[in-house]
Amino acid sequence: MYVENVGEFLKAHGIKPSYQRVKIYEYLMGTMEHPTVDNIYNALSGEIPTLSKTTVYNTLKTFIEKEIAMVITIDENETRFDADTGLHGHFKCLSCHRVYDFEVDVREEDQETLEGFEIKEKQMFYYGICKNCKQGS
Amino acid sequence: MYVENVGEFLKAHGIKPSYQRVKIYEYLMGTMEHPTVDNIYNALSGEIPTLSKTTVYNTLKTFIEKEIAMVITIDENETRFDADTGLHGHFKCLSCHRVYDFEVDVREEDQETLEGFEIKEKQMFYYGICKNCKQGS
DNA sequence: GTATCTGCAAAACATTTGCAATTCT
DNA sequence: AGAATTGCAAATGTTTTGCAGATAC
Repeated sequence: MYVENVGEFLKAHGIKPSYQRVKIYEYLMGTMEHPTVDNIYNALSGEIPTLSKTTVYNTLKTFIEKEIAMVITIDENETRFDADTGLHGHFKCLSCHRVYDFEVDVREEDQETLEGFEIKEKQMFYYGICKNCKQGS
Repeated sequence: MYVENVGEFLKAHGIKPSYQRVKIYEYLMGTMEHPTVDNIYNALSGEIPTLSKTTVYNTLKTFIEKEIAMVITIDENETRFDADTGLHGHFKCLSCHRVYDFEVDVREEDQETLEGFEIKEKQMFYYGICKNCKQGS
């Protein structure tokens, strides 16, 4: 999903479009890197010299509450974020540590064990070696 | 998988079966709770009064290197562990916070996007409300 | 007796909180 | 001016590291 006017988009989701919030959302939407708080802070602190990490934390928390971003816990030591909240999987390369998106077949299958459970969200994490790293070696 | 003799099992995987390691593995294997380091420490420090969290951390790290346990990053704030390293999914109840296992159909499907990628591990995390909590409400 | 393992204390990191200053309308 | 937002500094919580003492073979 491509959002042309981030300010309007935030408003439409009940978030006041402050300068910082707009910039953070634009960055999150425009990158494929599933950045950490630190990544976002470093990427934007040149452009917004007064930016603080607290604001990045606050802003991401707001985005998640309003469901325009999601947390990706693919690694124990780093919390990553994604502006794409639709169903898709994530692949983490154990060599270059990049995180790739992949399509997921939405077939409802397998979980007999979950009879009577209400599923609200699904996350799919794969780990391995990516195409680039395999060719390089 | 049920292990009768944990000492032998650890040896077979290249781990010296110290008292602490045996107890920690027995606990991990015997619980369905996918415990955190804190859970394990609290559960065993009665029985092993001198136990330290450092030892729990060290031991789990060893188990993971030797692939007799795995990390479950289903929640950002707590690293959980599981002695079952086979393919299965985890469901986290957003109400009672319990983590349930579920069977996964091993059908190889969907990931055209991952052509040329080598997949070494898969994790599947579902979030929602469990049967118990639905009935209770 | 030498290697390894354990566990304390301190260090390192990530995240949260309290609060004062700033910004927006 | 009033309400919300930002950002600093301190607090919290978790995991790692350094090292000395204990344990095992």
